[in-house]
Amino acid sequence: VNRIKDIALKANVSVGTVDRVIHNRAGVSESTRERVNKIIEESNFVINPVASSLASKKEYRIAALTPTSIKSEFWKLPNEGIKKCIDEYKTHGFRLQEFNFDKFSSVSYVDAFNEILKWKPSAVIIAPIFFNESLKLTRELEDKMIPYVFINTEIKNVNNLSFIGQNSFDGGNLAGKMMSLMTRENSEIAIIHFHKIKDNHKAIERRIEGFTNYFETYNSSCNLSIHKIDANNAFKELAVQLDGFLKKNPNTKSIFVPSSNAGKIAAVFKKRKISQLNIIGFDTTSENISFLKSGDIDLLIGQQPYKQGYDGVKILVDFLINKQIPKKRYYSSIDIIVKENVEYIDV
Amino acid sequence: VNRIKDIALKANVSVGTVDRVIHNRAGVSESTRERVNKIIEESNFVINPVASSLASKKEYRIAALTPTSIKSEFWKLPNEGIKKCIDEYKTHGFRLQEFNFDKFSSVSYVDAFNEILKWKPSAVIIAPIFFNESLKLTRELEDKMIPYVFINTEIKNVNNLSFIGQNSFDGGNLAGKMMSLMTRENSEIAIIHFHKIKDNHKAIERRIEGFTNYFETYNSSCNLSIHKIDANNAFKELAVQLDGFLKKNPNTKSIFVPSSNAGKIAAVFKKRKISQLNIIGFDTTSENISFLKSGDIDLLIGQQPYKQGYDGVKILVDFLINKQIPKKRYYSSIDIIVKENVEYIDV
DNA sequence: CTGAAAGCGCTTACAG
DNA sequence: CTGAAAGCGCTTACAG
Repeated sequence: VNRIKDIALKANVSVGTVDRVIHNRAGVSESTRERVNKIIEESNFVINPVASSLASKKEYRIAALTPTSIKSEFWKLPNEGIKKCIDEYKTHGFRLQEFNFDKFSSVSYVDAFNEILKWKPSAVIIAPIFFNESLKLTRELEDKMIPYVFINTEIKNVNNLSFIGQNSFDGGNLAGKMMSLMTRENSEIAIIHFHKIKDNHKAIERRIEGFTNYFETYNSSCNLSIHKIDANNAFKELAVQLDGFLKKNPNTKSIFVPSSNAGKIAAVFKKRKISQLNIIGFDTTSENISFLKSGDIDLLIGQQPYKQGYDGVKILVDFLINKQIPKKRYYSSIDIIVKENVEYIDV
Repeated sequence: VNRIKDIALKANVSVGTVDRVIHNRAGVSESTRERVNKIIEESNFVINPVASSLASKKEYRIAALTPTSIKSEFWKLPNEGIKKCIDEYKTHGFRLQEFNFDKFSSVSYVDAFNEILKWKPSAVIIAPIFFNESLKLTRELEDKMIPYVFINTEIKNVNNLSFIGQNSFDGGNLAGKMMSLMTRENSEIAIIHFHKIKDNHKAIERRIEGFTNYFETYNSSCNLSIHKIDANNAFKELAVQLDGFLKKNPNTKSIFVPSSNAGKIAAVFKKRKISQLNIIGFDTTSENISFLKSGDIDLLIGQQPYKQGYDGVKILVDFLINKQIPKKRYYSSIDIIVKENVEYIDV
């Protein structure tokens, strides 16, 4: 047996005092604090978190700042992961408030952030899609001593507690490897980049760098070219652009889409009955998955977005309850997803 | 507020009675049982598991029957996953006893199983490597009403609570796809099968079927052949066999190893300075990983063995604590692992 | 600075 | 068949 009571007995103090020492609360003389701490260590005492949560009326208010899944289906899974983890720890006093923004509008991001500050959270989990805005707003969290973690997108040189997401360069590099396996020598490979969509710009640039790097490193005979598509992802607009692209680049054999929009492109090609192109894209949106299954997309790189949300909250839980200091960065896995294993992937 | 107390108040009974109803204990008249149940439903009451575990002195004794990691490194990860999950639920009364056996000895399996029966577990998690022995022994668990789950290896038509593991056929099929991407047309592809190692025989057969199926389905021009190697995996014995194999099959371009022994084979070829062969194998043993990194193995199919152990125990936890009925089968993901993403894989 | 007591939401004998 | 009371290992006012 090793309860607070046992420690108290050994130290000749009351359980209240032991509790104060354990939680570093004020009002204990230095001498007894030391004595109690020594006994705690010697006895290898660890607090019973179950009893602790039950007795404590503490509430942990977690705010989540993520894009709404309505405008961007990708975000459904991280949001679900966040909710699931909070749900598992609700008996420990965890409450979630979601603050969703439109990932195409930095204004909505700033608005949501300000709502969070008003709500006075204990900690926040953020998808910091907008770089400059985030720099300013995270500083306010720091002033108020509110810990925050980033998921999916990393901003460096700020005091986030942790980051969970993919290494974009290595994601692109892996896509490059898979592309080189799928494409013959001396092929034309096009990288199609929607440059009107500004969110997550850095990650996409890094994916392109990684992709290009693979072909350079292995001295490939393939010819890579970047094509900036001046369209959002509406079918009609996109079709016009892609028709133009194909006319100018009739020898294209393979297409790399460094964003989650591969499905949009596949839809156009399918309509045009063009099926001999190899397409590699990112992320398991339902559209991407369905084109992967039909064979119109050949391969997707996955990043387990559900897990990013779940793990982001879990890091906060462990930090708030057990004072566990997380690593500064946890990399998500870089999954290779093809028709043959898509039924089994982790989300 | 929605506590047992509140239900008791509404039903005009004591909390003790509500407790009896919740847990389906005897000693409640049918009429009050019905009344209380109705109020529980109407109030959407769910028990507080934290308070429940604290008050209850119940112990859940979990026995794990898995191969010792000493003789088979693969099993280190499942065993760690099992331990981790138990550790997370120790404050809920979970205790683990490991019963390890030598995966090359069915006798040690039966012995360990008998030890388990003596230990009187609440539930058991089993890697049922030996088919016939398992049939008989699981029946004894059923007689004693002890629930059990299988991990990694499935035995069908018995009353296991659940199974967590990979679909072997689809694992082999995926390996076939990746092989066909890596190998030129009209190549000789060898399937190397250690037929002296009898454990997990069925899974390996199914992987070979899946692999072969891929090439048949796509009408490949490659020529597949199965080579039964009459050796255990000791380097010297294996080298003799492989030398003979290469002499007889000098045009072999690619090798598929449907077991976790790809590294053993790669070691021989490396020694012989043969480096132009494509090798695809299974599982992320440290040997396999190191040859993957050095380029002597080209690709591995992973099955997240740590997660198999962890999830297997988690299923028992949810079943014993929350009476949650699991699915009969949970398929592990089928991961494609290459040099470029090996740093990021889930274990 | 320290202790005694009540309470968190359950479960478990025990009494009737 | 049912209830009252003690207790699980903590935390939280409150009193001194």
